[in-house]
Amino acid sequence: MNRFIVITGPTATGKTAISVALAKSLDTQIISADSCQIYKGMDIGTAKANSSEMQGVVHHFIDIAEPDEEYSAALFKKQAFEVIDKLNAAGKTPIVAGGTGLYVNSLVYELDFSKVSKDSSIRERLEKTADEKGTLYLYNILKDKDRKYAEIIAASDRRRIIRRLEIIEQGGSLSYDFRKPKEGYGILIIGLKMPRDVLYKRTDERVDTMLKAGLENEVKTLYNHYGDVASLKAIGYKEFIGYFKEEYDYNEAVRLIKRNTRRFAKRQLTWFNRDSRIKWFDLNIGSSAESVLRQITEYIKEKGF
RNA sequence: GCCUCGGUAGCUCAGUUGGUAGAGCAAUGGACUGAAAAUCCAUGUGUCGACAGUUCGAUUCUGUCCUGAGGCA
Repeated sequence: MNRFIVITGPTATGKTAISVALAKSLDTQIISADSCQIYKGMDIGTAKANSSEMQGVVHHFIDIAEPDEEYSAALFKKQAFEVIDKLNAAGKTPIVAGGTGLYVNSLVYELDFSKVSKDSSIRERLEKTADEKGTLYLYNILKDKDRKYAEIIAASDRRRIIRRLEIIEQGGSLSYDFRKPKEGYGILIIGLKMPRDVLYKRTDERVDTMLKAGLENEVKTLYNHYGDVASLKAIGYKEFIGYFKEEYDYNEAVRLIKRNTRRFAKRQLTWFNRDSRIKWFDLNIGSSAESVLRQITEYIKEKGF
């Protein structure tokens, strides 16, 4: 039986606690779908569960890469299905828990990520061209070569323009259908939600907790060791790095972290709202985590998982 | 009690020589295929403190009141 359960939703809704409790009651393991928690040393800023919070439940895809290592959604997809298949073979239904939309979608939709992987030399060359001649110049080239995709994205979306040209130059295949549900697996997707004002209050409080726990030091240590690497563009990290570079003061760094966390949560909601398969559970002020957990457990049973 | 300066978007403020208003920040909606906590697109949300007067028309002028800050007593 090929199947898995997904627990997702915006940041700070309590995915960690609920997924751990669920994993215990189902006697299974957790597959983290979080693009930042894969990095070693990025603990406080990513709200990574510590060993006592994990309660002995095995977590995959946490601390699997160094901050200067390259990782990708495509890699995640491949490795995650290996773990899912292994657990399924052992009669267990894994729980995928995390809020990185693309990582989650790589498991619940048929995303093929193209056959063509990253090519640094092509990408660097295109970056240079973009710097010199502008993003629009590259966009016009893309329009020539792949009009359909060019119309999907914005003329200023530098990153997507470059990636698409990188694929085209390598003769890669192109797909436009992003919304084909994953086949061959029974999938139950559970979303955790709360009213916007409550959510924002929680994200603010969580940032304060992170600061008290020593976020600044964590970022400093990582930045001193790795410098300007992609992983440190994560929220909570890039803002402190700006402060270290004296682009603004400490209070501004904190303000930016809180603001960017809110915006991130909003983007996550936009992303997940699109998937009508998601069964949403509301964590209001009135409803305790325990009662929501009970509802989720019931729902899972009802669906035969 | 008197004097001065304020009260306009969630916040800080600009402005309308009388024709119902706009910046920054915050916020909101959306996109998303090998960097995704990334990257990008779109959007002004308002009893202009209240009431009355003048006026074809008042957020703008006048009066009264409410309210905030400062000053004089």
